[in-house]
Amino acid sequence: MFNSHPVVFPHMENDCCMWYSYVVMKTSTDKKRIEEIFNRGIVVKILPDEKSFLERLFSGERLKIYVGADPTSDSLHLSHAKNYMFLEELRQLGHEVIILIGDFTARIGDPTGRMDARARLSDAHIKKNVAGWLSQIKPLMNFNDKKNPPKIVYNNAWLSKLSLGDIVALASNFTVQQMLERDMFRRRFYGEWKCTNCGYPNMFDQDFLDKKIQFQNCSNCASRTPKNEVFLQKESSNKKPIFLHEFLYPLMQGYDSVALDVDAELCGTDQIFNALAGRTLLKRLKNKEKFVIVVNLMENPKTHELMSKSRGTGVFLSSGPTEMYGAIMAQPDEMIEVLFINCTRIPLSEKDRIMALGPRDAKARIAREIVSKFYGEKKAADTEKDFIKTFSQKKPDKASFSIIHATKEQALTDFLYSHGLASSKSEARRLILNGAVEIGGEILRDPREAVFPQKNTVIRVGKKKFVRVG
RNA sequence: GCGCAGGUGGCAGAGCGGUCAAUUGCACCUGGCUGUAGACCAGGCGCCCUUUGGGCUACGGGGGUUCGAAUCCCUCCCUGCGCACCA
Repeated sequence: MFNSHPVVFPHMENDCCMWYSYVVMKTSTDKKRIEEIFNRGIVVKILPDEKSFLERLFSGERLKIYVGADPTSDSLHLSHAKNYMFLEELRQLGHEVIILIGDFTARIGDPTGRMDARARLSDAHIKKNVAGWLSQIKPLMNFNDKKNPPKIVYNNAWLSKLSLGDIVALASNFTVQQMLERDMFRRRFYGEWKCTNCGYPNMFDQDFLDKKIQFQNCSNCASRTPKNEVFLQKESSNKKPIFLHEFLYPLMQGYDSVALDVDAELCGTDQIFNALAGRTLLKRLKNKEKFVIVVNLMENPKTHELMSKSRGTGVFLSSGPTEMYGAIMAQPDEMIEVLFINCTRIPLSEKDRIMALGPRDAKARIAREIVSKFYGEKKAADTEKDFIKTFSQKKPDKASFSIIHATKEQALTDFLYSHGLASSKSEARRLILNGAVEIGGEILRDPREAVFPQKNTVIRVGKKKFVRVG
């Protein structure tokens, strides 16, 4: 049927290789600087091997390096930011860096880290997200460097042009078995078994599935569970669908590398599989070695949780300074070191000194550093002062609150709802009954109470929301 | 194509004709204690209202039976497993 020879698509040469370096740029081979960048703890490993990558770096050759991300939400958070910060450092060394926006791949959905297929996004939605992203990336990279600006590209430009024939040819470079090697696919394909001791959901060992061994070891508590107990659990109910288009995702992301004709890709540990698919394709289609620079995910070292919107643990780049500072202060203590390494460029030599300040103050130091990256040092210092006044001394400074306008007398629930201080009137009611609403220093507990706060009255809703009547 | 098992709130997972806006766990929100951290304690967690009460919308979609359906029937869609098919 289909032959399995790798195919080079003819249109690729014209459409996708437009990033020539017209100016021969000098790249820095400053050993100290390069070591500082790569030894900070951000980079986990470099594939296929670190040594040959460093050789290329030190050779003074200008490398083309990219990082890709799908615009699946309207706001980036710190774990994205740290990738762009790292990319900026490579750019400053003189390398050609590319920010890839996965506007095409966002429509498909990356199966990484998901037990369920992700919902697809509409074009309009994606467009909106992209716009937000670009403004959030701006403070992190120097787009004004005329000699070596970071480039922004969209993978819709080439992925949307692939024909079914092209896709089939691309797919012929991989086997289903290779795809099934991914954790998430394995979990969904074989299902998971829950440890009878600790309840941790485990993958099945291949040896177990092949019936070579009669027991499973829990990867969490290491207790050994015999076969019959593993299969006592509902056999099929925990198997989840794997949709065909999810297999296509690594191909598409891989093809990005081909289209961009890059020397290296920067990616998180969760993206290694996809990045390696790109390495395979680049090797087969263009006989080119692509390096994969794997960077840390900013996960909680204790719980291994990632920053998450739904858990309210994210620090979003769309936030204003006050909100951003607060979000960092609300991070679990275990995250302090992670934040220090990834999101600040305070020299490593100062780490111990800062950690010795104690969790709260170390976090504050880092929060100020990060906020100043986005809003400048002065704003960050002001934000810190406000924070201390508002939360440590519990004497909020009116001037820093956002302003709402009270125009008429309203029932308290209606007031909160209409000014966006509660997402519904029921929500408003709950907050009031919980004693979370304070107007002018007085906690109001009657949802029906009519209010018409005067100018300059401070209104607090919950611990974090403060507004002032203007 | 056939057979079997399923589709319930952000997730997991009960319920199997009225007492179900739906047990429970996780997540989340609020209050207390704190450092806007964690742990712990208490309360909450669809929407709306004239709120010890009332209304509306919801258990994959549509239709039906019934005074009454998440629960029964029909039909469509979707998922898993098995069988068949494997040119």
